[in-house]
Amino acid sequence: MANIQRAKGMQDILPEDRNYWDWITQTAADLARRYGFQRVDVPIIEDTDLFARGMGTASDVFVQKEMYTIKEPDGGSITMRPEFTAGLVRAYIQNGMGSWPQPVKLFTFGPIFRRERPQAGRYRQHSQFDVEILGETDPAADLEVMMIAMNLYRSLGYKGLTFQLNSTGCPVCKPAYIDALKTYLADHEDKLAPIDKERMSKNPLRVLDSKEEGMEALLADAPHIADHLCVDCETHFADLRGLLDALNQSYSINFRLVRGIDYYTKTVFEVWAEGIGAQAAVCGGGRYDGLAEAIGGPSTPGVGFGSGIERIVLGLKEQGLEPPQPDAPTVMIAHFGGITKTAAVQLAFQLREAGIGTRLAFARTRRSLKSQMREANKHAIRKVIIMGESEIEEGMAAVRPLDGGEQTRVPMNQLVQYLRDEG
RNA sequence: GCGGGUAUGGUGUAGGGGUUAACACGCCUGGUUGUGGCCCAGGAGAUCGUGGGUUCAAAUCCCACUACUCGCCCCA
Repeated sequence: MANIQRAKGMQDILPEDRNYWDWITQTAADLARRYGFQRVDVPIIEDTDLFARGMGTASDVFVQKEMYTIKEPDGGSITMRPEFTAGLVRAYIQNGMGSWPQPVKLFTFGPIFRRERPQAGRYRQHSQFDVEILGETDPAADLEVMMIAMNLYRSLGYKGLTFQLNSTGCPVCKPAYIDALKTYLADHEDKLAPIDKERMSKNPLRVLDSKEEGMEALLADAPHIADHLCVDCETHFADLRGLLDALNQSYSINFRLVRGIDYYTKTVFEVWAEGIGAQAAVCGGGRYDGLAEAIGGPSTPGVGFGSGIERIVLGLKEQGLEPPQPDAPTVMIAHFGGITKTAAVQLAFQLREAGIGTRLAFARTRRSLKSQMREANKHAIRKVIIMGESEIEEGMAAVRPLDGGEQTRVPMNQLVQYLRDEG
């Protein structure tokens, strides 16, 4: 048994961590609903085509190396979702949400799968909170999505939060910008690290977030997308900034923030927090007005973000933030086997029926009261109800408080009321 | 795909060639008949990641592999 273990990049969520998850998902769902978003769920598996389409030249790499794809006997190919957006847009199209009142505002949670080398906060299976607004081009929609993200981390108590904001242009203006960038980089090719030379030819925008030494200075003088936006993109970006200003929400324009995939348009943002290993981002999002068409549907604008739960947990721990503790029984029933056990079992279910969280001592044979008391102590029980022969005869329950105070006897028919009063 | 680090009971560690692998926490039992925490006494639990090699003798030295982990690449 020593060598049976989790598959690579998979995590067990144990009770202690699960408390963080409940806290995060509860907070996120409340927040999203307050903004008028509705919960949906989409399948974990979709046809491979859905994820492959629209990724352009990059799709080969993703499909072959980064996704969990299953070939079916009938020749089909299905893939475990590596992200939420494509599936949600597919659901929008397939279920005719285009004829619902627009826009459609959705959120969801669930696992996603990426076949990559695990790192801190990056696992092969990880879970995301995901929010999308479909069918709306108003920059205010971008704003709502962004503010859900920011306010989620704020509500959880995160410190050191910053918005990183950029516009990535659109098919009208992005190509010309990429050309300008390429030209600039080619002029300074001697200063580029090998990795960046490769990026320059494969995916020039990626050079912008290079971590190589000296790039800071070199890129400062590089063409910035902000100076190459078309009128539509420029207006959108300016409007969004104006709305953020109107909310007194600070942000940093980060011209190095990019999306390499074609269907991404206009707004791109991340929220960064202190800590969390090599990656500062707790979420990433943006506008993808080209996606619906790329997967074969009617042109539909969209904006959204996804945030990895594991990474949020990591950040919370690093910042010393702790989740509220879930309710656990504060009453336990001890017994001595035989008829006392029967009575104890009956009482336990009676109390639970009455809404009082109750722990029942398990024992196949007579078990020492000491052992049961020790158990109670380990589970933060405040009152142990001792069901012994004499108590049963007299119709009383012995109530032993563990947090100080005298042991008392309470008539069985008043026990529920007594426990409610005493908390 | 590339690089660094680590691998000893459930957890965290010690031990750096010599017969029963140590300690802490956790777990279980008991400290008189039915009373927890503290304390005390017992107990269970490890073929020292795997395989090979050196040696009279390997947890310890050597080689390989694997796993975990951190980072790079990629990042939807």
